[in-house]
Amino acid sequence: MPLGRVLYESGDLLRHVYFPTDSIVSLLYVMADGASAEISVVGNEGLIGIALFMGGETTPSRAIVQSAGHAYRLIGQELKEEFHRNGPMQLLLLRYTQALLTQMAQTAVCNRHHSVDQQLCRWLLLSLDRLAVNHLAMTQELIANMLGVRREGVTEAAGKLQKLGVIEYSRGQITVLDRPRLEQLCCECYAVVKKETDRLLPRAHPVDSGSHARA
Amino acid sequence: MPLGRVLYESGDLLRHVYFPTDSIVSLLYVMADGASAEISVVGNEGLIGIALFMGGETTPSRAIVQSAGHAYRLIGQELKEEFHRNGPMQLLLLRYTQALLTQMAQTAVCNRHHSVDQQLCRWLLLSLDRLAVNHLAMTQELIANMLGVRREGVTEAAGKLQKLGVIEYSRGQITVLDRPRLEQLCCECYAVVKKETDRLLPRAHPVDSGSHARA
DNA sequence: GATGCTCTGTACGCTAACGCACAAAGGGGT
DNA sequence: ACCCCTTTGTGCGTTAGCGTACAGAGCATC
Repeated sequence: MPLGRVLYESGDLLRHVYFPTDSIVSLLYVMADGASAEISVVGNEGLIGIALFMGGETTPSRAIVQSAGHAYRLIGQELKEEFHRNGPMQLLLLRYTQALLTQMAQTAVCNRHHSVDQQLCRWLLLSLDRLAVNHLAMTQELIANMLGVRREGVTEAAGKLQKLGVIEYSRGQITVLDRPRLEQLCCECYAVVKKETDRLLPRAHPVDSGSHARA
Repeated sequence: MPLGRVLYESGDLLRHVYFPTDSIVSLLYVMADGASAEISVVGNEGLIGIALFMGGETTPSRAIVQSAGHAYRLIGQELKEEFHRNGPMQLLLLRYTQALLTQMAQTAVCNRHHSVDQQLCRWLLLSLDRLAVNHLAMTQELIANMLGVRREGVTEAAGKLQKLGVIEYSRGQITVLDRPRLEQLCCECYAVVKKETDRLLPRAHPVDSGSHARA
C-alpha cells in the first residue's frame, strides 16, 4: 500500500475490502471543481469498503492511502457473506460503522467552527493514533488537500507548532515531539471521536495503548 | 411532535426509535461552548435511533424536531430484534444508514467549502424534500443554529433569496416560490445527497414525487 | 559542483463571515 | 388601542482564510 495509492474512486463498484494493519487510508471527497475534503481516517481499527455490507455497493468518496504500509485485502463477496451470517463479526462491523459515523459528524462540526490550527492538531492526532511511531510522511500540500484548506494555511499552522516545539517538520517528514501539548492545542473534536471510538471498539488501538486523549 | 421537542440528548440511552411521517427531525451536534451544527435531516425516508441496531446504544448528537408533525414510535428493543431477524427490514435499515453516512459526509464538505448563501439553499431543499408543502415554519435564528452560522448571516442570505423572488419570508414562516431557481443557486452538495438517497432508498420520497433535483 | 525540482516560508490585497450594537417591524395578549 | 416581545434588518469594525506571487531551502541527479 504505497503512499497515494487510490483504493477506489468515487462511485466505483467495490470488489475488495481492505483491513489496514500498519497503513492509514483516508476517505476523501473530491468536488466537481477539484476542491477536496477528508471525511474520515481509517487505520487498523477499521476497514475500507463499508458500502459492501451496507447494501449500497458504492460510495461517493475516494479512498486513498495516506500513510504507506500494509493491509489485508478480502474479496468483497466473502465479507458480505460473513456479515449476513449474523455472527459476532456483524456486530463488530456495525459498531465500526457507527464509529465512522461519529467521526464524520465531528468532522462536519470541526469544519464549521474551528481554525486551521486546531484542525491540523486534530488531523495529526487522528493519524498518530493509527501509527506505531510518532513520525509520519506527508507534505503540507497533501495535508492541505485533506483538510480542504490552502497549502499556505498549513505552512503557517505547522510553523506555529514547530516554534512551540510540538512538532518537527522537514520536507514531508513530520515528527511529533510533544503529544500532550498537541492535545492541549486541539479542539474538543479529537477527544470526542477518540472517546467514542474507544467505547464502540474497545480493543481498537493496540498500537497506541500508551496514550489517551484525556485524563 | 411539536417544533423544538428534543427526542434525545447527546449521550442519552435510546429507549425508542422514531419514524417521522410528516415531521422533520434534525440531528444536531452541540459543542461545549454552545456552538452547534446540524449534521443530518431526517424525514419520512428514515428513522431516529440508528445507534440502537448499530450496537452503540447512544450517539453524541441531539435529535430535535425541526418541523412539527407526526411520527411512529417504536420500543427500541423491538426494532433491534427485527433487525437481527436478518430479513428485508435489516437491508432497508442498513441502506438508510448508508444514506445518512453520505449526508453527513456531504455536510462536512459543504461546511468547509461553500458560502452561507449556498448552504441555506441546500438546507431549504433538504427540508422541502421532506415536506408535502412548499412552506415551513422556522425562524432565522433557528436556521442559523442548524447551519452553525450567525443569525445575521441567515438574514442576509434569506434577504437575497427574497429579493430574487425565490422565497417569501415573514416572522418564522417561509414559503418557497421558485424551487428550480433554488436548486440553481445551490451548490452541488444537495444534488449529490439527493441522488444517492434516491439510489439507496428508491421509494424514499412519496410526498415529494413531483420534483427532482436534476433532469 | 552546478542544475533543477520539490517543498516550505513569506508577503499583500481581498473577501466572507464574525461579534456587537441597535433600529424597525409584526403580532399577540391585556 | 396599547404594550411588549419576538423576529428581522442594518451598519459598523475586526479577523481568518483565500488567491496570488515569489523567494529561499533541501535533496537528487547529472
